[in-house]
Amino acid sequence: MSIPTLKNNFGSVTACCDQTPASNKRRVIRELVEGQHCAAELQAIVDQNYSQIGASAEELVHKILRSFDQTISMLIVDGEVSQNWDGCRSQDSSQSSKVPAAVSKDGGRGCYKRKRGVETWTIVSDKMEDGHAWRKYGQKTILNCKHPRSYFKCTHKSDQGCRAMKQVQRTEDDSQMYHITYIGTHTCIDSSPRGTIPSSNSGIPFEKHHSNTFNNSSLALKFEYEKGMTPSYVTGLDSMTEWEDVILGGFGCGYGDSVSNNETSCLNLELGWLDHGFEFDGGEFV
DNA sequence: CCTATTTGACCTCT
DNA sequence: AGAGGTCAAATAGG
Repeated sequence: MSIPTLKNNFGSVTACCDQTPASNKRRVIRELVEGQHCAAELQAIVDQNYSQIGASAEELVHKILRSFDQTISMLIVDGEVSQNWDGCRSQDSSQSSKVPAAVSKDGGRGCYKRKRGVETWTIVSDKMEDGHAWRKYGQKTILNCKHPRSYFKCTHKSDQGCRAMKQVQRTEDDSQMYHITYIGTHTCIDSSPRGTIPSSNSGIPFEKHHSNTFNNSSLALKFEYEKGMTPSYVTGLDSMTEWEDVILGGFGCGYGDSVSNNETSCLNLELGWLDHGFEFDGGEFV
């Protein structure tokens, strides 16, 4: 049985047999997260100097990030995760996004058609602002959720036809964190460049992806924590070490449990599920 | 007056 | 049938 080794441009990680499974697991995750973090920073640099660096470098960075995506997703998807996010009834956002397809007979409130294949991604942030101008068009109470979900469209939908939308919902633990789901990309003039979080959120880029890559929405969310968030961006954590502590801080928190630290409870809740996808017993990934 | 937000009704989907 | 997403009239604020 071979020892699994993960390699990327930032070095390699070997799951050594002389260490405990949990320790190996932590090291692999740590390396993956750090590598992804570095790649994200690199993408920020490329984005800022796009005119000088050019498309080839950008493409290369995307390939690196994609590689992290695939590696992590392979590890996660094999796990068995069945919980839903925060106990809420959840669904694939890319499938639930609807756009008016026709006008109903009574002249107005539309027939809606599910929008498929639209680029969606979810972040968790302590602020709703993202540098774009949004117009709220609805709010809805969601079953089993304490907080309502708000619906926003780009302000420039009418004048520029920008179809970007977002949904914002507070996390369940009463913290000041928000789940923000972006649906579609901005085509309006004041949109931010190529998928980077605007300056108000530190400008650290995050990877967009299709949520329907996953069958399980909670799994997608969890994965998005892994792939998209950098420590400072997620909860104001100061260092990669703290971020890892959040990610790896044990699995004592069961589904629906709360932990004492409100700021990280949702993260612990979600990221603890990673353990299902990593099994080093016998020296191989499950 | 114009623009943004609120909110109940309407619609699709599961 | 129920849940979630969207519309648009009513309302609020500048």
